[in-house]
Amino acid sequence: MLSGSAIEVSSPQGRFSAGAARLDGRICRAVEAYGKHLVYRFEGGDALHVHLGLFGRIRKHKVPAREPRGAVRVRLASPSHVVDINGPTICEVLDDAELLGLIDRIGPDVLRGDADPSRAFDRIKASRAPIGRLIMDQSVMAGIGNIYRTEILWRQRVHPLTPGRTVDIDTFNWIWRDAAHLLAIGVKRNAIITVDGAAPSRSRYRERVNIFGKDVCPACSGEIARFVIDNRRAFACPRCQPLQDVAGC
DNA sequence: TTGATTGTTACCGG
DNA sequence: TCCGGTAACAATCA
Repeated sequence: MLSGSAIEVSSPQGRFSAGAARLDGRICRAVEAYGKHLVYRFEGGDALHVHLGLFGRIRKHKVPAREPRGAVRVRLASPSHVVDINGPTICEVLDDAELLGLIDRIGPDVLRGDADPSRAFDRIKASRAPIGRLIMDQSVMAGIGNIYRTEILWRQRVHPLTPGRTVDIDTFNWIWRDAAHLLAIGVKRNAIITVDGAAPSRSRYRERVNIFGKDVCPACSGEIARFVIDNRRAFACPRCQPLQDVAGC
């Protein structure tokens, strides 16, 4: 719905506004996602690159639009609606060369049909870093966040601390396929749902998950182990996801 | 009012 | 080079 929108700058003091002014009044021709990065392509070149981070929000309003609330960095305006982008981690204008650089450093996106999973597997196979770190590294493969990391590895019975180099191709393929499956559900339902057959919760903040934030494994009733990877909470069931002895690898 | 948090990046040191 | 740790930033809710 944003395609064909003109853009206007709405918060002149905002720290991103100087760059966004370059797009003022121009027509947005396409919106694309590369992993968690949003790219709004504009007529005549240039793109608005947005990453919402932990807290960013995109809100749509009918015209006449209200005054921007909070840290609105950019407002996209069409004749019938406006879209405010609040609190993004990244909000910048890229020229065509910079956009190519961005796309190049983002790993294959599990939701994109043109993604090449072998690029991700090559990185994983070459690394001693834990698989829980690697699948959330957006330069290795793009799209997985902290909750999906925990949930996908639990579903595939892979311990998050398993070194990447010890993950075989079959296991990787199952991880990739499950990620694509779960993220597609997330897009469709607009909620993180990793329990097969679960419905979106009425409450926005209660995800339908198996072990993330939980104490007991739904499969074996064992206690869920809690630890930290990359300063982010991580969870695993020691019984369902045994950490293989990899000494000598 | 405070703290935690679905994320990324830059920087530093081993 | 690779890896692990820290800090800064931001909005929202319990």
